[in-house]
Amino acid sequence: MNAPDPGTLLAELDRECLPHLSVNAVIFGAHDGALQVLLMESAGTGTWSLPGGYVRRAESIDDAVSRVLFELTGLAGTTLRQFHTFGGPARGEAVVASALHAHGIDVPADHWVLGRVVSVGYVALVDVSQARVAPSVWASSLRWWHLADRPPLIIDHDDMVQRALVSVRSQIDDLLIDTNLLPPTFTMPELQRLHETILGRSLDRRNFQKRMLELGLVERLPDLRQGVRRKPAYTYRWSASVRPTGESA
Amino acid sequence: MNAPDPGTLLAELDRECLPHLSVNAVIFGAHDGALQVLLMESAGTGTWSLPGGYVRRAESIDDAVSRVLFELTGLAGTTLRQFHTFGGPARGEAVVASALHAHGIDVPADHWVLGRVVSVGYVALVDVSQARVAPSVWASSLRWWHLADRPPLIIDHDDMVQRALVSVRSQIDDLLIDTNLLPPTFTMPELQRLHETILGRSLDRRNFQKRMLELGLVERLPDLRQGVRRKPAYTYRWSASVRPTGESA
DNA sequence: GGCAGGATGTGTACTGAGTACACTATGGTC
DNA sequence: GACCATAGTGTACTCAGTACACATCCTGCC
Repeated sequence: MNAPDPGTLLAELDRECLPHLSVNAVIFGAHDGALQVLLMESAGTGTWSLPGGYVRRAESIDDAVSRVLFELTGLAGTTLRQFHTFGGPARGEAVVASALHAHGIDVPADHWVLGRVVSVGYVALVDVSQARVAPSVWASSLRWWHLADRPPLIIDHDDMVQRALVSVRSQIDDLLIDTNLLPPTFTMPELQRLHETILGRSLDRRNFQKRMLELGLVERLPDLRQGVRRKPAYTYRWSASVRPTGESA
Repeated sequence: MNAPDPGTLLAELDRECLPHLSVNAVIFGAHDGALQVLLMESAGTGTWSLPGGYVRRAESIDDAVSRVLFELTGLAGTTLRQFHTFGGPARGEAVVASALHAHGIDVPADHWVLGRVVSVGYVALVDVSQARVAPSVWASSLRWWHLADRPPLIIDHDDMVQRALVSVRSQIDDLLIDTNLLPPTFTMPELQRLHETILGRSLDRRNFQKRMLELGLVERLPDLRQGVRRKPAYTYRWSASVRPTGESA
């Protein structure tokens, strides 16, 4: 699906993918203390939506969302978690039509991509700087938005963002370990700031550190983070017991 | 879908429903202190599975699972909660073939019902005595099984049961209010036994009562439950603040 | 070289939820 | 009326979470 051939794209879609089913990814990033979400703009319509795509016939939905995310953003090895499936009766996928038209793709009015689509929602936390944010076949642009400033989204994607946010906040301890939001070693204040950004509230330093250590999530390293114009901080890494076996991808 | 007409059933399915998508319901009941699960047997194969069905084109997935449950069991007004979507690449739906054959329905080998199907899982708690347990077009028999004694299930349905169980146990306070597992008024020991059955462990009476009252879930009524060969117990009902507005369906 | 500023490191006390636990009260049965 | 089974009730402990203040270290400026 790299070459946007107007004629065959739709045929390939029908042949390769499950109809009426899509996956969407709510990708959160943290930058400068603000929570961001990755959105794409449908060419032609100027409307914004979550990255998403269709599921190939021999591919699990978990694999599908990873592949789609990679195709759209270059992000790989991201831990995506399913949080909800959206299956309202008329989700208004018709906005897809103008986007496809803008690419010279004519879709019969009764084609399923314009009709009812059930979507499985996934959520992930990623490093803003590592996402190759580039337009693709399906999107004229792709960029990070501050969560609070995001434009209105198509269909029920605003609902997806809300639910995804609740989901990541409730699983933050688990989720951060698998992400590349932090370098292999990090300081406690860095970790705390990340938590604060995701949770949207400030935390007490002493309680935070105590909790991280009591939960056995991180272990202190002998090195200090030098070269900053303040007191150097200890560095930490995820402890072996929680670290994913293969480091990261 | 009430009349099992072999010729048209499959055609109707294709016309009316979304292909490659199904819903499954994990229905738990409590009886005699044991947790039960409602399973159906595919005619001809002797294999057991969760009740499930397909989603109509203009119907939300939430509505679909309610409808399917009603068609198979006569249960209505049940609160079904989505807990996970199962989308493995090869879920082995081929077992469906023999069941259909047993009904004289010939399915082309490449039809989607025999191939890859993504399934949205829902869970509910219901009163065992209120389910009309009767065979239907798709099932030669339908019955309650003690959770621990259940037969092996097709495809990934065992996984569904496991996840559903985790889900109901974590939401038990919420879920019980909407069910008809208890009469409009009930005693504290009755409520406790129900919790114990679902959680699969015993609870301390004093702590249990304190918690229910502190959470404001129930309110005590002036009446006592008489006519039993022991000390009469106070009766309770769900407090107005948690009770669903329309009583029950 | 000394001092001010800013961020880091640390421990104790309080609160609330959950848990462990024993005795009294009541009604029915024999 | 004695026995039995079950229901009603309160206190003490533990753990997690939260509130909170002061000493330390480095940098940069004077």
